[in-house]
Amino acid sequence: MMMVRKSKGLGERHQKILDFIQEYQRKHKHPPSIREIGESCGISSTSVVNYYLDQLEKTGHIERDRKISRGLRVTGQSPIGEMFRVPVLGRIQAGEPIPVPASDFNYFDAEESVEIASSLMPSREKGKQFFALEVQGNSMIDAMVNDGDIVVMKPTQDAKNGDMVAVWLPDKNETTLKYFYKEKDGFRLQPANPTMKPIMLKKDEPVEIKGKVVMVIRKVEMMS
Amino acid sequence: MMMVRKSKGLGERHQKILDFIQEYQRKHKHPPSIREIGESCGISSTSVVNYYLDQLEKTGHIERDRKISRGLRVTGQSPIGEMFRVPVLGRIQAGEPIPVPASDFNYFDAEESVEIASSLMPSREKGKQFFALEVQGNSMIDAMVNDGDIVVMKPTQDAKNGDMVAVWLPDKNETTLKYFYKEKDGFRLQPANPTMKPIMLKKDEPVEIKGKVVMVIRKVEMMS
DNA sequence: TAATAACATGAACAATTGTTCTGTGTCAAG
DNA sequence: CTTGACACAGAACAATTGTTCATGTTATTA
Repeated sequence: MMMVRKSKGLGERHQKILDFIQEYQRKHKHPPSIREIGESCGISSTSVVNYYLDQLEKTGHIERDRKISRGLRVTGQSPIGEMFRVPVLGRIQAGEPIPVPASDFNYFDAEESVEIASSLMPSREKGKQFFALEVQGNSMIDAMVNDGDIVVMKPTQDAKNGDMVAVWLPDKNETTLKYFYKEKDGFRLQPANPTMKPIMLKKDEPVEIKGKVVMVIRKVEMMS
Repeated sequence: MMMVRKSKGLGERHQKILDFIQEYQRKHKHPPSIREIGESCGISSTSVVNYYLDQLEKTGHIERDRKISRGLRVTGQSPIGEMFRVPVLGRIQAGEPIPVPASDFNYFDAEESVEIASSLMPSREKGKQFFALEVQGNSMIDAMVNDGDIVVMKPTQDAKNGDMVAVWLPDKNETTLKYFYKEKDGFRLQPANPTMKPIMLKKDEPVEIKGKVVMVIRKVEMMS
């Protein structure tokens, strides 16, 4: 029997082995053994599998812990980081107060939750400190936030200049998302949409900051 | 030597073993062996580790693939779903064509990538079929997409009514994100922002659909 | 107090699994 | 044609690793 030799890149067998390792890991939650790889890829000899594994390691496609049973993993593909669960506490809409987590808050209060990749989060903080709200209606449109969007927030009472915050305006009886700036005579609440004008507030006008916006996620439903 | 016996729940050793397995798995990407567990938890005998492992399995804290080296995993901890990597192919901005994946596309073309939780994706399709673009400038503001946002797209040439698509308008020499609708005499490109007016196109006017928008992610930087 | 179950140890054993060595056939370059 | 790199097979070997057993200790309970 003879095999076609590829001059460059991964051969058919390299790819097959690579795919199998990933699939096996995904399914069994632990890496396959050399013999299992051989069996599934039609390789009768463990030495041949080891032969290919060596090449895949040299080319950087996998990593190996020699001498350790099933001590191999695919690199590049699975440096997939961690993710954490952020509870969706409720909806946010103009004219209604924002639901915020209580001190004795636990995850079971949440109607549902969204999973966020840690790599997307700007800070290293734990997921427990965040919560999310689903935006209802178009009232947040000046914050470039649409109906159905998920806003992930970090609960806090005070904000620094430039933070996007969720605020409750008791005077106007209104909830809104704005960029926060401290001015000499009060506060400026700047919409994210540059075509819209800011809200200026005097020092004595009441504002309740509920949290800083950390991320906005918009899922676009596809009808296909 | 004597040990304090807990009447209910996990004993100190159970917890220690459980923690170690998780930590080891996270660090090495593969489960530990019985002897490694024993060593780290101050247990000299493999049978004792096996003893505790049996209990942890009975109480549902771990799963075991007997007879398979390092065939154990903690349950409950990883009900967190999967995620996949979407390559960020480039930037999208008005006045420039959209970079789209070629047929021989591979991940290394991407400058970087973002990780998305599968649970956030509307379809079950594989991650390979998606790509992402970073929005530059405020030209997409009428699609409720801001400077710096990440748009995740599915490459396609045709769109159905209601899809949000990335289109290239050769006439105007412009790239834009709009909702797509087919009308009797041509196409209507509807901005997501309801305060803005749609673009009407005759049948003979050229449009190039580059892909459907699946998700928009906005990372808000926090200065704290 | 005796019995019993839970807790603990160490060693021997057997299965799993990675490593290595010898050998075969193909293909391309000298 | 010879040489050598490459792809592959098979088998023997050694290390890793899970299982079992025989035995001892501690706490609870009858």
